[in-house]
Amino acid sequence: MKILEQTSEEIKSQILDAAFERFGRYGFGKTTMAEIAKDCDMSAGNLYRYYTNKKEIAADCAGRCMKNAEQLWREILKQPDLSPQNRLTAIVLEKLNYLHQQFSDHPPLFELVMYISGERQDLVADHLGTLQSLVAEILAEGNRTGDFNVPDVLGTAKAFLAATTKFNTPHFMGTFELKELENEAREVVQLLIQGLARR
Amino acid sequence: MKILEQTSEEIKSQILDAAFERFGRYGFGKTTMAEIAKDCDMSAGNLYRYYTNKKEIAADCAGRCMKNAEQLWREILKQPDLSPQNRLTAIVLEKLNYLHQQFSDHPPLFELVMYISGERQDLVADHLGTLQSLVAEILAEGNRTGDFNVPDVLGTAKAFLAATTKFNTPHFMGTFELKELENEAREVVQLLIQGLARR
DNA sequence: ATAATAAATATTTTATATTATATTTATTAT
DNA sequence: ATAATAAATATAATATAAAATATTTATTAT
Repeated sequence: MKILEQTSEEIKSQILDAAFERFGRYGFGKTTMAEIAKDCDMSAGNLYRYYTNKKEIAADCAGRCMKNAEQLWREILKQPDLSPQNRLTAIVLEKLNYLHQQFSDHPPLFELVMYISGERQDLVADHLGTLQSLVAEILAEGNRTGDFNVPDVLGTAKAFLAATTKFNTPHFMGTFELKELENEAREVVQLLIQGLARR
Repeated sequence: MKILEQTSEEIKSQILDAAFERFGRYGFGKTTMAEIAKDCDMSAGNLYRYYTNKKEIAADCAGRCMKNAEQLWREILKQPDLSPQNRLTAIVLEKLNYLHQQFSDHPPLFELVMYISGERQDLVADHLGTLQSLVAEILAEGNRTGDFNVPDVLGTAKAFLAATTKFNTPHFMGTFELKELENEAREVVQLLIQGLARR
């Protein structure tokens, strides 16, 4: 039995940690496989036993980011004593803050995101699908509590996401100030929530 | 008196026509000042009597596009017998169709837009300001007719624009199908309109 | 057999020279 | 004087060679 040895998954995770650190500090293009390998005390060639290529490492990094963002939303969904309205506001502001923070702390990540957005649209689509189902949960909750009256929960969740694109998409983080985006986000969600209100 | 001569403005307009045609067909980068000049039967150097440089020509092209889009909205504002709700829907769909058409007919224009978005953010900001005031007019009309109850017309107009960013921004035209965007746009505006309804 | 490395090869990036183009200036025509 | 051009120059794009890096393969160790 291997006790002190690392499992394959643990090694992959170690590689991802090292890669993410470098991608965030120096960018995807300026990070070499040799450097990632060195950080893990292995040879460059050995990386290929765990990842088929550099793009897959990048994809996994992006995937981790997206999973993080999804987890933040799940935490908000788990919070008790939060109205559906406040949950919707919270998830939008949370994601906006997460994104803006990420890119102001680690500007080179923008390159990674642009790259993966182009190369792996499937990952982005999956992520949006997950977000949609999380929004749908909040809408369904709102229907139960009587706060909302949403016949098509999934369709409306999709529309909600579309309407909050500006606060949910890396593209705009570089162009606008966080404070301005936060204010706009609050007003947009306010409008949408009024639209959801039972009358 | 000059009767058969062109005025300076007419010449600028001729230059813009030629440039726009080439930018749309071959892209900003692949279009040379010499080519634009030849289309106008003049020397390359002479272009500089009318535009300080190539960037200014591009900026004027982008400006013309934005003015076109604004004009489309004004036509919709002028239409009689259209509810404020339908006006809002119409402007969003009109802009979306205009953008998508533009870029599917002339893909190289995307390069121009990216260039100007980066180099002349002031132009984009002005355009958005104009759009905001046009939306505000519709909201104010809605207040008058009793269809809406919007205390802060300008602020809400801004929020409306933010919420329809996905259908108003060149960036997304390449990523999504027109039909899908149209459906999403309709649903988003529907949500927003319900939010605006008097209750 | 599994895991890793080091060496070999294929790709990509970078640096550099060359060319093309943007812009300015000098010159000519009206 | 104004308008235009052609020639001159500055800048940017392109092609090419060199170097660096990604990926594969052969080899070694466990």
